[in-house]
Amino acid sequence: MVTLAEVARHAGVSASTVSYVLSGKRSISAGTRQRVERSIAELGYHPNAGARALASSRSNIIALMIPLRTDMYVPVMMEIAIAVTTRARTHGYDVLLLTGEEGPDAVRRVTGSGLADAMILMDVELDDERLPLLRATERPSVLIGLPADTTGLTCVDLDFGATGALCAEHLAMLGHRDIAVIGEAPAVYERHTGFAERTLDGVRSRSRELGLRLLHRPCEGGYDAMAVTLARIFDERPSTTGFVVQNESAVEPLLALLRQQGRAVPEDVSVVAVCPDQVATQASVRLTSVSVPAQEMGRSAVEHLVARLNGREAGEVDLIAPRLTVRASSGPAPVSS
Amino acid sequence: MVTLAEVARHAGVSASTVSYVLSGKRSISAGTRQRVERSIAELGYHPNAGARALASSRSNIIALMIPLRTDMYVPVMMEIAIAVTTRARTHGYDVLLLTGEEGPDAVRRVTGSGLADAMILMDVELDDERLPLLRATERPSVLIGLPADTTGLTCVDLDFGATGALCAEHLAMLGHRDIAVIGEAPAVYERHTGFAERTLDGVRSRSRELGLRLLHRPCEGGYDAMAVTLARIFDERPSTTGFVVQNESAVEPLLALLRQQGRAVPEDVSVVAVCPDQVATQASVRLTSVSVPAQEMGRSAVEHLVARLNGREAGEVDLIAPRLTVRASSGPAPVSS
DNA sequence: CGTGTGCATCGAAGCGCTTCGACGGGCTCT
DNA sequence: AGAGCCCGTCGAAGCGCTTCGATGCACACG
Repeated sequence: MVTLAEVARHAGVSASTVSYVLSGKRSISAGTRQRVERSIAELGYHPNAGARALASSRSNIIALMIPLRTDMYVPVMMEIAIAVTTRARTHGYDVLLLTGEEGPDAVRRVTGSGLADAMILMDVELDDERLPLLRATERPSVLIGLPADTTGLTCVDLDFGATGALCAEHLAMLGHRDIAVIGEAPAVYERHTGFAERTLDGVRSRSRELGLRLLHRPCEGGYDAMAVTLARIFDERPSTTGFVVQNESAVEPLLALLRQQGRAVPEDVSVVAVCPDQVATQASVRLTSVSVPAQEMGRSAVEHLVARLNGREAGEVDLIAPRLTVRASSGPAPVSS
Repeated sequence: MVTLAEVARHAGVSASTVSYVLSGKRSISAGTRQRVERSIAELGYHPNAGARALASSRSNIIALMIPLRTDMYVPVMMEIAIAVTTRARTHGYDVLLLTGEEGPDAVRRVTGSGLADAMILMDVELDDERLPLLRATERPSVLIGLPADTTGLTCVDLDFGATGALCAEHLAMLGHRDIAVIGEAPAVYERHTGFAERTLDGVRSRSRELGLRLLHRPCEGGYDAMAVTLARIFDERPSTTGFVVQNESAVEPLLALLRQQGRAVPEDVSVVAVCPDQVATQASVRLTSVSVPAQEMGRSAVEHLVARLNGREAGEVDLIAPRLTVRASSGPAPVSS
């Protein structure tokens, strides 16, 4: 491995000069800079990450904690992870991937060892046990998601409350009076991952204002679970004509079942999904949807973090306004017979 | 931050003794060990990652390079990434996430800077430009995927050739004579990501042996692309009754279209998919499938890597045997009229 | 009883970098 | 012309750890 010292010797300058060329923290004459840069290129020098981290107490690494489960929201997670990684690179940071498995210990380990300068946490629960640690540490962090108490924390998330409201409005505007929310799996509610509840609250309160009647059913993904759920909904309220679906893996089963029961989408029943655009456009019916802006969330999280690392800005909550795209799965409510 | 020296002072021993307690590289008396361990716990000591990396020239980090695209095989990628991360942790390694974006430069940067001790590459093309770099460096690496020339490389992958053969056999056994492969998007073939071609070759050669007639059509995901592809298939060979689908995002559209055309699955048409079990069981028809063993691949890659890092084992190719699970989407070929 | 052996521990030398203070030489200003 | 300044560069200290000899000690052996 080529070292700084070798580059310095090759360029005929001292080690510190090379370091300053690299960091730009002191002015260097144009001539010297060029000589050093040429030496770096010729020798194929790469600064040693460990030495740099030790000397500067900055690792230039951001830790990203993703949920361990692969049962939910996979495309969203993946998109966020990729967006975080590419955006972090533009600021000179690399991304360390952590799974939720280690839980709070991972936070301790990473902050304690200086492995990462900062962290981004996904899949935040309302009363997440990692939060006290984050508040206690010096290291900046950003949550993707919204816990119950956000004091002292920076959070980025889709405004799921407004999302729910938007879905309700859209269906109301089309003349639907009886709607149903097909939610995430019961486990998601039990874990109190806030987004599902916030969506529901949004739908609920707007529905009340608009005079819609609302049913809510959590639902595991898959065909069988969806069949049961759907049967219960139509059983309880046969007049239901509008659906809001938050669970990605329930979308296709829902469409298939409706088709099978002879209910046409969007002529008889309208469906609004909360999912990434990609999912909405690849479904068997192009879905009217509120997109989950995964990339934007990832990028925004990195920007907040980098700002904090550079000494700017305090904790705040950054809720992204939802946008609804009308596609082929929603239309005017059928004229009641 | 607590340092080794502080722990040493607290425990009344020298720094090197603490280090040896931590690493176990020299024998330490039981009493001393306990005293040191108590001090570590009391002070909440975490070894500094940078210092450790510098002194030992080992970062205990494995780099994982994932494809930048989120257009293909997302659940598989995600599952692999998670499996790699959790498995790596059991060996004391963390995982650094890299996207393909930087290309070969990422390999140079990471190996050159000592940021990672080893790397795992996904989405390997037949003639990948990163391969020469991997062969040239001292650092161990494992490919998930199979390039054209594997000399000097360690590779882990599903045996896609055997997978294709297995699909053909299954359909043949059920009495189908005319089958079609609905492949990945044309772009995947153009990039020469080997797996798609290997699957096709497998289906093709086994079909020939078994006397099946075969059509192959690449297909973008989504409903529209699938509609066009399917129309062309039935146009060219109306007697087609068996499908092998490799493109996840084509599965639901295919099922929806078949339904819409009044072709029942599995009574009229059989479908065999190559996808993770989770996708197969959550589809609107439970799919007969060859599972892509994402977790196993991830775990296996880590094991190979750790073995190499510990000085064992040279390069080799580890192809995982495919397993076909019969579910509800395949059945006896219809009696020809 | 002297010597050899092995165990438990210590001290010190780095690992490759950043950063601070110092220094010399050209300016500008008066 | 001398004082003061800034610019560009250097040397050295030190970041927190690992690791290699060296050391001291207890024990067994002949």
